[in-house]
Amino acid sequence: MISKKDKAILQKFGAHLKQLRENRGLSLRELSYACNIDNSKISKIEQGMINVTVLTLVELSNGLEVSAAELLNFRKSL
Amino acid sequence: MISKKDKAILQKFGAHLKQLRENRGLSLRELSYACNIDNSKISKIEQGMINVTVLTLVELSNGLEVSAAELLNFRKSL
DNA sequence: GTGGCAGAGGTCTTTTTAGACCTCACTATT
DNA sequence: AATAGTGAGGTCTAAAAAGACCTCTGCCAC
Repeated sequence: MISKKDKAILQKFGAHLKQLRENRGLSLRELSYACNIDNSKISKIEQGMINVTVLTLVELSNGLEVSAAELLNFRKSL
Repeated sequence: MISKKDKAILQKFGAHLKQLRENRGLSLRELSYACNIDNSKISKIEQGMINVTVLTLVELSNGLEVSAAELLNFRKSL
């Protein structure tokens, strides 16, 4: 029951996450190892297929060595 | 299967959310109305009983009129 | 052409959130 | 004392996340 608008938010978030990861030169598997999240799941998150929870967000931020707030620092609307 | 450490993170997040809400002089029910989230759920979130998702986070930030990043701007560890 | 690594994506089970509604105890006001 | 508002917390169903594992294709080096 994810609306089109929500889908857009998740996709923007995913794109932002991907950019942060690539900025650090990490592959999906490397980040997966760094934060104990399955690489297939990270892949889905980056594509906006998953509505991640706060704890996952915190784990990702640890793996990426950024603040959790930074992970949410993306434009939700245009 | 939420670990003790995770529980602590959720509780810190909840306390932060509560502070943001009270700073704005909003009751649970007022915030509930502002962001279309049931007040009983917000209560549970503030107590760290729920591992909120990104979309809920965004809705809360809209209701509180703060950035989503600001919601995550709390100390995860001491 | 075999092997290794990449991202994407499928499958499956268990656990949890989402969401709506309702109750209770407490407090303040009338 | 009755009423209205508060936070806390219970119940229930349906949808989704978590988590683990596996496959496929493409790329690049050996």
